[in-house]
Amino acid sequence: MDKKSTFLQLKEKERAYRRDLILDAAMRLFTNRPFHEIGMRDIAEEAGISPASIYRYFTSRDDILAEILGQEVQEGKKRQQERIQSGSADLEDIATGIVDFFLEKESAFQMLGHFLLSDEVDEEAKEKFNAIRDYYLGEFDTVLEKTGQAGGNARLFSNAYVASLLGVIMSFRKNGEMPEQERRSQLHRLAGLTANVFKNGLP
Amino acid sequence: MDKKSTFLQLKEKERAYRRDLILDAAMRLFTNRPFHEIGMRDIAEEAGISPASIYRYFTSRDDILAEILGQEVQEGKKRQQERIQSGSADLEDIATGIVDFFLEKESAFQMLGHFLLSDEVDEEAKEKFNAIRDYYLGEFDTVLEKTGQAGGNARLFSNAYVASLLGVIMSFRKNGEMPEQERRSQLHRLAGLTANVFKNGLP
DNA sequence: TGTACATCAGTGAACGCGCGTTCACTGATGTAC
DNA sequence: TGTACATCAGTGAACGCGCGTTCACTGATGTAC
Repeated sequence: MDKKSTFLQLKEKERAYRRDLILDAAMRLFTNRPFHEIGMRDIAEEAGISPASIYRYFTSRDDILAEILGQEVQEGKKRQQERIQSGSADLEDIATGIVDFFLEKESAFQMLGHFLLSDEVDEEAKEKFNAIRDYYLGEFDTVLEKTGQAGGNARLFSNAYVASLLGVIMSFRKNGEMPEQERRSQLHRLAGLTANVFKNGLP
Repeated sequence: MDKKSTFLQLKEKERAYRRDLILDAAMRLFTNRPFHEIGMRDIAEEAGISPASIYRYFTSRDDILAEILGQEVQEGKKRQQERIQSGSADLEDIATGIVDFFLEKESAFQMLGHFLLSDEVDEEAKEKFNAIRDYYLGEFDTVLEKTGQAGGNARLFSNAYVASLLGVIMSFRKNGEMPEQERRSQLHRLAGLTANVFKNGLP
């Protein structure tokens, strides 16, 4: 009995490990190339397996995307907490952090857009995404409450704040022929203004 | 000479008219069905011509999308001006107007997302889109200046404001299983809060 | 008034490609008795 | 210790479909002389 379940546990661990290998491979690709360019065949090749094998571990491409986005959000949240603990819990610092994060993680942002805008995401992946979003917004919420920057209705406020930042990033992430450096600082200015407005603007 | 150029002018007019027929057909489809579902064949059928014919008037699908989005933006701006002239030039009223507009024009919003997020838009259409965006932001800018709600740097302020609203709409336009009506009022609350924050938040 | 030629709208059919996903199968490992 | 059977990872190849776009062509209309 005991032995049997240990065996099974080991099996499951191995399985989970292989699953992670696939995710790692996908992650590697997505950090280097734009979202639309990466297909199942690419991921399979990078992971050293056949495309068909991927479907032993994931139900669809969207499933993988949701999983990766989840990991990225985890990573982003971790950085945010570190920054806050090192003293910059100001709305403006948070804004800068989010902007820099998404400038670095181009395809994470594209995935976000994919899940928020596309009609064609399968139900299961959509639910995964919603869970991630609710989780993040919830966390953000408590951060704002702790630092007392949210006035009365914290949830509404933090939702609006995060959404606003996403909008700013979406709108000005790519902006004509502006050089890389300038675009970044323009984004910082815009996000900073937004942060300031949210900081001072509660009635 | 005179006669000749009149003939030519007539030709051009007819050509422009046919072009508009195609756009109208596309518009009809896009107001009823989601963006991704409409292909060139659908547009052709709705316009009563063959797919190949479309390419006598437009260089690509993106080209059509940009054109339609341009018309929609025109329409939106018109409504905005009417509202302002009838007395509601407040940031909050403007926000409500924009939210309602995009709730009604689902695929206009999706096109916006398409142009802002996709890597695969052809250069010509992208430029068209940029022109539309700059035009709209410029107009919005002067509105805010006139009503004096923008504080010092109007352009930055209005850019951030519009982007924030887009972010709010993008993030909460679809939200789980919430019923239509409730989602709308949630969006209104969020947009209203954002507007208020921008109204009061200038340092 | 008639003939040769240019222009251009319009088209059916096919091209071309991408790409997510599934099928039918092999081979290895563990289990039962 | 050996044999029959179950389980499951892994796979090459194909399925299936969508869909933007182009090709080679027809037919109508206008122009030149």
